[in-house]
Amino acid sequence: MRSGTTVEQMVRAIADLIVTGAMQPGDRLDEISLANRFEVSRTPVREALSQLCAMGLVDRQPNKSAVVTNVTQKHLTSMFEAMAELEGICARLCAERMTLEERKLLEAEHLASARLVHRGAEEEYEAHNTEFHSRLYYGAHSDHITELVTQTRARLAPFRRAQFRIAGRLAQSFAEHDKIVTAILQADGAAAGQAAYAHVSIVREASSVFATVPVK
Amino acid sequence: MRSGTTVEQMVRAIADLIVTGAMQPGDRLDEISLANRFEVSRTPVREALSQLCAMGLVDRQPNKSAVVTNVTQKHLTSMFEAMAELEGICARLCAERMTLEERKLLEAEHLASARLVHRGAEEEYEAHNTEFHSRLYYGAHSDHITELVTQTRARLAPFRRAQFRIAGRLAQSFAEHDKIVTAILQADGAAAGQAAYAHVSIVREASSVFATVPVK
DNA sequence: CGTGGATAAACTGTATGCAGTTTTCAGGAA
DNA sequence: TTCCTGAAAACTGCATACAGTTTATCCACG
Repeated sequence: MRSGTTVEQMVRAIADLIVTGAMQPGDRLDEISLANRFEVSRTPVREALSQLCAMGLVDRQPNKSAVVTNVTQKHLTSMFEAMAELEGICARLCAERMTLEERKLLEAEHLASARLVHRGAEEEYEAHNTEFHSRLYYGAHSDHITELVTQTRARLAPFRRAQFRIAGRLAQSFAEHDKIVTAILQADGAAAGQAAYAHVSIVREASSVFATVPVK
Repeated sequence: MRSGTTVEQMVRAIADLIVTGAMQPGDRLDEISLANRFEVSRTPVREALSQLCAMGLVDRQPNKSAVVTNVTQKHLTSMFEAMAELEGICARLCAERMTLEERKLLEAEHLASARLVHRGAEEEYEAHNTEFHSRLYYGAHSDHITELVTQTRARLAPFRRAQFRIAGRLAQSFAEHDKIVTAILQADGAAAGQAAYAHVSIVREASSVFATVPVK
């Protein structure tokens, strides 16, 4: 009996169905169909739906089927807005609180990605980008804020794919990161916060093409 | 069969056990005992535990009992920190975005609570206080930020009880609200944000006595 | 042709049972 | 005594079964 991971796998699989658009907002997720599809009983399906509900990907009401959450353009905008604010806070706190070692690692991570920009290595840069932002979240030394920003990032993930495909975005992203790093190394919280806020706001614009068309 | 509410009731009941201290951090919540206690089967108990996990009140690991989350002083501080930042953001956005009607309602709500301060009506003031803050959250017109701040507030609820029992806190709270309202009505986002940030920071200090002693 | 209502099908919420894992505890060796 | 070992007890994860609710269908009626 493969325990523990079964539900987790299903959560990922269903989440993928939703974020790739295979399931549209408003679509019903009935437990029996999903159970057949994944060849398990309804019990773990229900568990997975609970988690997806907590993640905000599906809505549930008593005695009704779970449905794919309809993320409106308005809500999407609001999530990017929150993201910009939260990253701004993290960067500011990083400037104030990061240990010397954390600062060095952040700078190293940042400089390492410079090569990737020249080579136009989108995939690899994406990985470094994720790592860079994670360092910002943890460098703030505030567990709950880290939690909020991580959670928001996860919910935005489906809408920020492919952002680096946009011409010149790689170099621009690096330049923006540079501003953030410089400010943090100078312990200039206000500047770091503003730079991070601006950075995310730009990603928002670059991602706005992925806006969900309101369904029904 | 009373459906839908059964699990919800259990979630509230168990949450109460945790926040009142009847269950200590680290205590195991085994499904069978809870099932007997609430006279239901394990299935709804598991559902309730999932939700409590999503709320951050309990921790779960595969094949192990759920345990009451150990909220350390560090994490508690971090939650208040996040709350101050988030309320600051809300107040700033309120100053920028509230409709004329929302501004009037906020002011009316605030003025109505003035009487309660004189009478020292702690209970009633508490209700008005909650309403006041809710108006700030919704007045920001940013669904996701509203969601984050509401969620954080819920998790802090157990630790901010009785804050108004502290002598003079009622009048001080009102004065702080006054600063926030004045700034919002003047559409001064920066001042509103700072006032709200300071307001929450003070509550944090007033509540620090409720710090959880790390348990094992 | 459209509408309302009753009946049937489909589906959700909960209970129970079994398989596998973790925890506990007793007994023996160092 | 303390530490390991192993078997039993306790518990979790999942499957299945049943009761109750919602949704879909169909037929009568306007």
